[in-house]
Amino acid sequence: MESAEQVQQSVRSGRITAAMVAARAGVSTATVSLVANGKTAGRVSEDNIARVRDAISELGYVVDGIGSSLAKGVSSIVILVSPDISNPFFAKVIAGVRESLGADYQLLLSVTPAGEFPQAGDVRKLMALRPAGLLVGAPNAEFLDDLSAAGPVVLLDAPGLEAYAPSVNLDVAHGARQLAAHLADTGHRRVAYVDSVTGTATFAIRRGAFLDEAAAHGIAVEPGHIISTTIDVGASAAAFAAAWPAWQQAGVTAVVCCTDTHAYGVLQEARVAGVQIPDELAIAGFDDLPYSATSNPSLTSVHLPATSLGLKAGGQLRRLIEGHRLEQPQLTLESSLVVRNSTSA
Amino acid sequence: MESAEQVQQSVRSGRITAAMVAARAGVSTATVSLVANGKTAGRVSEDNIARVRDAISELGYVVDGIGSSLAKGVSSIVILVSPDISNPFFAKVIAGVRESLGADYQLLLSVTPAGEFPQAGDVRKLMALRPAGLLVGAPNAEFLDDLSAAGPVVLLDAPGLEAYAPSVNLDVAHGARQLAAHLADTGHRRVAYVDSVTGTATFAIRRGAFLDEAAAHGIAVEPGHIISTTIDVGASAAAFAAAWPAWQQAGVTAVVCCTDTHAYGVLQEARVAGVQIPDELAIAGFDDLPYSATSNPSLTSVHLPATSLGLKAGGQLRRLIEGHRLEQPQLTLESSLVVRNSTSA
DNA sequence: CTGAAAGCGCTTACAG
DNA sequence: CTGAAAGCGCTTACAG
Repeated sequence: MESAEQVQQSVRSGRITAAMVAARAGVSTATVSLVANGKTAGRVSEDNIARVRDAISELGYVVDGIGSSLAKGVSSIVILVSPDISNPFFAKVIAGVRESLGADYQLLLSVTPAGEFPQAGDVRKLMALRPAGLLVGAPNAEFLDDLSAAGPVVLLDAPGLEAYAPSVNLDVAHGARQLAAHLADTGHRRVAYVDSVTGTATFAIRRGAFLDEAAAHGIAVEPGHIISTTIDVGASAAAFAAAWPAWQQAGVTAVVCCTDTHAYGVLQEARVAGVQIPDELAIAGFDDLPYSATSNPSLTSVHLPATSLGLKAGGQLRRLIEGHRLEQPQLTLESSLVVRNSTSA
Repeated sequence: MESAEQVQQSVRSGRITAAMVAARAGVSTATVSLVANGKTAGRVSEDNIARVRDAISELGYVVDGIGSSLAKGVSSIVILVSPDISNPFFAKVIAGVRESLGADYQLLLSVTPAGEFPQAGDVRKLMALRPAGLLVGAPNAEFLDDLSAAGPVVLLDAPGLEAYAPSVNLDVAHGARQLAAHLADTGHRRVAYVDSVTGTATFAIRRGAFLDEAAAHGIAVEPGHIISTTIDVGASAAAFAAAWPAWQQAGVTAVVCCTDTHAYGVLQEARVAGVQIPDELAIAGFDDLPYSATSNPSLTSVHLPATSLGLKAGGQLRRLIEGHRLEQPQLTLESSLVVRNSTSA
């Protein structure tokens, strides 16, 4: 039982506390806690369970997250950190994460300016929330070195970084190679590449796999024909506009972009410049965003399973948080090329 | 000073606590708290301030968010609730919110299945995190009635709901009227409308303003020519495919969609069906997403200032959280029509 | 099966 | 200007 004054005080604050539930049910707060957390097995009588349940629903009691977190040493918050969180690709990833995490965990997104990772100080502030777990999207080694997070971590789309933590990867190399082969088949011999400034592993692999396979097919991608911009339609459009005259002169007939968002910018600017697509210039991207089917022309893209990525990563993290071992700490999801009109009329 | 055992225990957990800082600086935890929170004015000697600062940086101390929140009664988390959070429109809103909130507050997104508001139970769980404030996007009255949140709240894009809380609105009606006038000018007399299933106020206003102005211009929008889907390219495409034969027979020559995302679906399906755009069918949307300039054909849309919406809303909330009064509790941002090829060849 | 008590890490009157 | 102490709301050994 709690003291009458204590209960009275909580009443005034408007917040329903465990003490109020305890007073109403005629038990201790310890019992309330046990019932509210479903830890009654062999520890609380049926009678008291019913009593407490009734009091909880009558009062509309919800366990206070802050008090609970402090006592447990960890909160129910899962933090998702990614340099690319406002890309529409991530909307689906987030939906997948949310679904697999269920109602017991809250999703906190670390939002940074496009393409940037949070600074060390930001991360520490996030850690001060004592997250139940951490999801890190498309990281680079440097960021992971700085991270030093205690507790469960799962990486998303982090090829080559499996040593740091369990991860769910996308086989972007496969799609990249398909794309190189497709361009070779359609007669391209000089190709430009628009990369991201992020410098994360997934982009390095996309580029590396594409360049390797391109070379194997006799396609030339000169160093001067590789540029980088943030993941932003406008930035990409501007960069392409600046580069195109030289590329055109050098005989470039195709541009591969590391994301569809980049590709939309190139598409936009190429159309403004009156470039014929795909006859004069073929364009392709990665991600296969929902808009790539309706762009003008529709965009050839390496399809990546975003929802599935979120679902799997959330599921793995949840297992980790709940103390299970992962049967498969490394998962890889398939990618594949979707050919549309921007490379093949 | 803290007891040696206490400090020793914290050392073992790996977490740097105020007690450890206090021990190192030779002061009490109260002084550490004052310094860490910048509340030293007239309360801590210069000498001790320097001592504590040194200890903080030497140890890498970060105030524990959970402990701090419990003591203060409120956390540094700002929750953003919106039925439409994975729409690319919201990516910019989120970026704006993040920027105006600054580094002192963490943004927690309540992610629900497309177009749905969180259930009452979900909201209560979020409230148990004791948020510093709440941002509610595109709400309906029912949700706000249920909400009963204590503490600062700012509504985004909530026309007609100004009575509930300070809000930042978009003058969607203005753009909607411009769109109706534009369609009338280009000769359309029978128009269909694709609405959202969400039933939120902003969509009701978009539709209402459009229908009113359309009627004033002699445009007929029959009740049977108004359909609703979730904010999803595929759902919208399917709904349009089902509706189009009847619309075509009835002489419909234009479709207005309540979001660009809906419009992309209509565009996609219309092209598959071989419908000539805009000659046979004009299509327009709301939001002016970045992809609307590159779609095929490019999409006429009512431009809404997403980044600015987030910036203003975050700014208002921050002022509220910090105890200031709002000089202008109601803000309205402009919208305007951007005409592109989907309505005008 | 049950409750009193300690403790999670911090902040804030309070007394000095 | 400073520190001891109470308190935020909960959970968890512990003793019974």
